Amino acid sequence: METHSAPSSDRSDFIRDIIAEDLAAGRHETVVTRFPPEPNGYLHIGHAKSICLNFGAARDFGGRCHLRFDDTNPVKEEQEYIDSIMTDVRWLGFEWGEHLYYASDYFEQLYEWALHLIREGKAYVDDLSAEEIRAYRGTLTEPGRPSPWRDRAIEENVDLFQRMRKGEFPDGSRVLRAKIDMASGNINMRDPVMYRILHATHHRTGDAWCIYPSYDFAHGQSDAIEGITHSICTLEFQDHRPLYDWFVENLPVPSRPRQYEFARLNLTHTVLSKRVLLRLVKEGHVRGWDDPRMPTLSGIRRRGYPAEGIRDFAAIIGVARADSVVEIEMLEHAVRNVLNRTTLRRMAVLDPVKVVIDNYPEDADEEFEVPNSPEDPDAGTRMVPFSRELWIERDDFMEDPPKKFFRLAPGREVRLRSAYFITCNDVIKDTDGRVTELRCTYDPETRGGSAPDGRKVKATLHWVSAAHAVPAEVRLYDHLFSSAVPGTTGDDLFDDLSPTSEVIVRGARLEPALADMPVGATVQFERLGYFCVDPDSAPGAPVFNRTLTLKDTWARLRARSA
RNA sequence: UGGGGUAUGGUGUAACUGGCAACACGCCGGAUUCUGGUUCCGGAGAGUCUAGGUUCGAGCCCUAGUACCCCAGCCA
Repeated sequence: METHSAPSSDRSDFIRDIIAEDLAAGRHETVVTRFPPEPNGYLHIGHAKSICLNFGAARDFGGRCHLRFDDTNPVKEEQEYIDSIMTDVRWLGFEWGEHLYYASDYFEQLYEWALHLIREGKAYVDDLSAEEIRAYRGTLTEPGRPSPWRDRAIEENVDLFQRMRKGEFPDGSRVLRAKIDMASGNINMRDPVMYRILHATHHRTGDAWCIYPSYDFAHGQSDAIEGITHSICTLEFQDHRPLYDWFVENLPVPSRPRQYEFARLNLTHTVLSKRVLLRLVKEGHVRGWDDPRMPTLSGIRRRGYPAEGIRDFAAIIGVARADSVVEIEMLEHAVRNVLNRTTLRRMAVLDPVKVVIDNYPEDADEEFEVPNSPEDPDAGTRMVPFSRELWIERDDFMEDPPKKFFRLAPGREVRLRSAYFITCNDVIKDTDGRVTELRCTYDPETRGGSAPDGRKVKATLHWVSAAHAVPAEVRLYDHLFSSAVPGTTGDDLFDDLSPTSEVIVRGARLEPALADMPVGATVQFERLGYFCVDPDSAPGAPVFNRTLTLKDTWARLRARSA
């Protein structure tokens, strides 16, 4: 059974409440939503919230969700973005089937409707420049003034608009405006621009057009054409709703969609502004749009976050109309929750220190059968080689351990996972006092990891046989920004970039089973965290990304007492 | 008196539309554990922005405030 989005369905939200009520009241036979990205950038975790809402709500009520590219601005949009957006939406687990649309498919219809409005005396061609239009628009507290071209004769408007389409006028020389109310308190209603002249090649329509509709003139009508019942968008479009309604009510559109707004996602230690993300990439603070620290879906994917975890996250944060900032721990919890369940366990030593088992035969060698997952017995086992010289984690030894330190120390016995109990007898250091080697003895009776006499140890360590170890590069990732809400500390936002958001470890040692995993595969390095294979891996030279650490009580204790 | 929104533990959401403020994250403690993980118990933490009012009873209703967010692209 597929646990598609477990935490959701039992919980509703105000959008689903509205849909349920509309369906119950018979206002619609079936719900139709849409996810309408502009193909001018990469999708990020904020979009994921919207995708889960639109596709999720439609699915919950047996309706459908369209994928529609809002491609009304040829100077910003590219096919590359269309491809990446489709990849990301599918990766998230949603499918639009045959319902793939482009606002640009409606250009001809939109043009006809513009003419309709002109003939009704509800739209006019304005010769004012962009600056003049701005000046005439007034301010937040002062009403605007009518353009001198506002009362042009209908026939003249028709003629001019047709000639705009034919390309008789240069960019910026004229626009088509809706004739609504220059004194409205809502600035969107002060004769908004419907069409602008743009002699630009569109990624889909090529040079067929040199006038392009604005968002406001395209969106609602596109919804109406597709029979969208619930047009869900973010809060900043609230002020546009009266305009959305005005167009739909003044045009002979085939259906009557309604717009509803919800609060966009904000995440601690993260920035979701397109401008800032672009700067991160352009200025080289990250490896690119798919850098594992980026909140883009491609970055998150490369980081190893599973789509199911993102869907669960969207379900637990809910949907509301109040601005909010979600703690990134919520996301991390959702991701760990999935990874704990789905991931295979392996052993890897990131910061190795040598252990020599003095009483283990010099040239001997053996293998242990180690379970792949404590969460899932069906995951089976794999064989892990063992020998006289091993690597363990430097953090797992302390020469002078404090009270609560349970791991290896002089004279102390611990378990090597699934192998033997070992006791540390001697510590060898270099001239700087740095530990280079631990001389230990093992108890042959404890083969497999438990003592026949029933004695216990307080710690189990992960290890890798030195002779069989696979060297690897491991990239440790952490929050990109140090402060919870970047940019509120006053200084430049980029001063807040965490210097340890990426720490590269070159001398990691892996158990052999980790040698040839496919790119993208995720495993748990026992006691350390979840890691996935980065595309930078080469045969014999794997590169792993740390997706997330495991929760670490010891680290917390240490930090508390520090 | 420009317009439009929003206020519930530290954080994100609930509260059958007037009936003991709940869930999750996080935090603290304990049990279990061959991962200081997982799991399992238990706990602290808000009286719902403020002040009035209606009511047997208000987070939900009324009045007056306060704070914060969005809007002056030929971007979406």
